[in-house]
Amino acid sequence: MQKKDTFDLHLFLPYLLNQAAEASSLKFQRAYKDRYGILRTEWRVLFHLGIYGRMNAKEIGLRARIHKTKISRAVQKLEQRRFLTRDTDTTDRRLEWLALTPQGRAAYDDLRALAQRYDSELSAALGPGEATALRQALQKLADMAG
Amino acid sequence: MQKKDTFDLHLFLPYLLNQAAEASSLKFQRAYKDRYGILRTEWRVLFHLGIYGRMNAKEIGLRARIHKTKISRAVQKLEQRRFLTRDTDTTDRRLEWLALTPQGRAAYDDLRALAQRYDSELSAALGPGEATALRQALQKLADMAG
DNA sequence: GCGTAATGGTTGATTTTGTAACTAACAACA
DNA sequence: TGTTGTTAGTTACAAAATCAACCATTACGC
Repeated sequence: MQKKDTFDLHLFLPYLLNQAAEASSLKFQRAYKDRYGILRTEWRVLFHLGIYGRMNAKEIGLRARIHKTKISRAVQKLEQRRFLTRDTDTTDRRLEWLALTPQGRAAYDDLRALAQRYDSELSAALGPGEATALRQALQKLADMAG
Repeated sequence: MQKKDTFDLHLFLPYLLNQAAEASSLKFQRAYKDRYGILRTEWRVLFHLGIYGRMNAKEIGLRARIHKTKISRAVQKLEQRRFLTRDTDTTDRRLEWLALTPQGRAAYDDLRALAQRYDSELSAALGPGEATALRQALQKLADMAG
């Protein structure tokens, strides 16, 4: 090391957020990958359908801030795995309603339970007040327009 | 929407962290992309060299938790853009010392100033105490092994 | 109605990433 | 030495993300 500099990269919020996000996602990522062979976008779609019930691709994209091509491909894969069914809307044939199959719901239930356990672990590691404050701060950041 | 569920995806830390990380990175991402045509790994390497001075790929990878293949490719691109030079160690010819060129340092200085401004914006939006608490919590999470 | 724009969703070409295998150089120890 | 194991970094190939162009359908203006 030759030159020094005062900027601390590890305090730069976008960087720090990314590091924390990656570290905290690792375990869960391994779980959905190993158990069901799915990717990040795929578990997100799965969860949206599990939580909110029947939705279309557009709605999921808006809620989760995922681009429509990613959703389209995730839906294809989840359909191949028989985790969801598609159903064209009768009055507007552009719309496709997505819903979980029993298999899809089973996978969701399993992963949701895991997510809840894992989230509790993380909260416990932080301490109760700190975890709540963290969530609030993160919500604020997430809601900011780019 | 048909079925309801009690799990709140938007409170699940790994998900929330990702959303916050992406939202908060958007502006900065556009800047380094538009101004210098570089990618995430590339600005990270640039910053590590700008902050810590001469380093090798291994050290950068350890500090930033980036896989060596990603570093290798980022270094190639930064070298093509004349942002850094490589220098094989004389006593251990496996090692390559990386250092910024004046061009690379100029780019770093520019982006660092931007990062600082942007970080201040984010901190201000959160409030002073909250920003500090957030950084501490994120550090804790980032330091956890997967 | 009819032409044009907008919408939901898909596809294709290109870029980027991930995984594993690889080279070259050094280390350890018989 | 010489064999074996490590280490720093690269490369090759497959998987995935990105971006633009693209259907089919519906909405809007006239």
